[in-house]
Amino acid sequence: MLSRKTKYAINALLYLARHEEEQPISVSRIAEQRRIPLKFLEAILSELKNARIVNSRKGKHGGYLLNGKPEDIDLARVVRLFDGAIALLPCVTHDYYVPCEECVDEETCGIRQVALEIRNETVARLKGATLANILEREREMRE
Amino acid sequence: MLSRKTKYAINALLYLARHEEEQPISVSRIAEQRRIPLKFLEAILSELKNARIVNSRKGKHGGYLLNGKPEDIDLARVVRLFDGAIALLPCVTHDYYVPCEECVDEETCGIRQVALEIRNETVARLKGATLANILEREREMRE
DNA sequence: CTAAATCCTACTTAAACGGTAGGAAAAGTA
DNA sequence: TACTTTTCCTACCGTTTAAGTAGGATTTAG
Repeated sequence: MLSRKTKYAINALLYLARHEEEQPISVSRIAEQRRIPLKFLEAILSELKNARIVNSRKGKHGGYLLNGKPEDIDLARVVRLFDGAIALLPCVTHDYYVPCEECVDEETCGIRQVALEIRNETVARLKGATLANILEREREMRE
Repeated sequence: MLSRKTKYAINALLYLARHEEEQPISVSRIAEQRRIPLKFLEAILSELKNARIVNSRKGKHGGYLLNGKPEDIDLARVVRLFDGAIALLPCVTHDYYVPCEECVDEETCGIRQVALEIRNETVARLKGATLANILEREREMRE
């Protein structure tokens, strides 16, 4: 399951994408519109900024902006940022190899292969799910 | 990520499947062989029994037995038992529909569709991963 | 009767989740 | 300069979950 934090982050990013021309948009506006606790959303956007997924502008009329086009920001990045690795097992993660501590004989571990296949498919789909792609789907659904 | 509990459960079940003809097998034997804390494994096997994935025999020479053939026990059941729903969002789970609390307009929620596709693929692969299937893969790998 | 096993209830300890509180710093505006 | 609106930063907090542990009751074979 995705954490609330991740879901809030995705919703905030979608809001920015939906109102691209009105950027920068303040945290309080997003918090109100999407019913996200203000202070929590502040922390979330701060993390998104550190990860260079959004930019910010301080002071009056400040707020947040997408760092890049909606078609270049995908859910795999967001999920990894907040929930960590996508894989079911640490030994099949993307970035860096970490063995399963409880694995007795990794050489011939049958569940590793299944986990790897699932990871590959999941990541591919999450990468395909860019902000632009999601908005497109929503537009199609409205008919 | 799968919890340790789930991984221990899978490993215990695979052990039973690998030594089918020696059943029933005691918790202490599995715990030793697979390096799982004894008391913890006791609790795990008890849950597996409640879920009718294994059977047990009490008293001396007692122990646990698979309830069914290795080709009929798949990882989807085990993962669901210990880690709960497989889906990324509560609103696309298998058994019973639960809305995302933070969802503002579910009707046209673009990430729901992605989550649903991922769930379907993941569940299909986990169902394909039966104990027999995993042992078969391991046998192939050993060459 | 005893040893070996499952079964059952309760407890613990640490980390993660989902926030909240309070204010400092920056920037535009009067 | 002063004020307001914003981001930014540090710290804290309550609840739940993960990963076990402890101790003993019950069952069964020999």
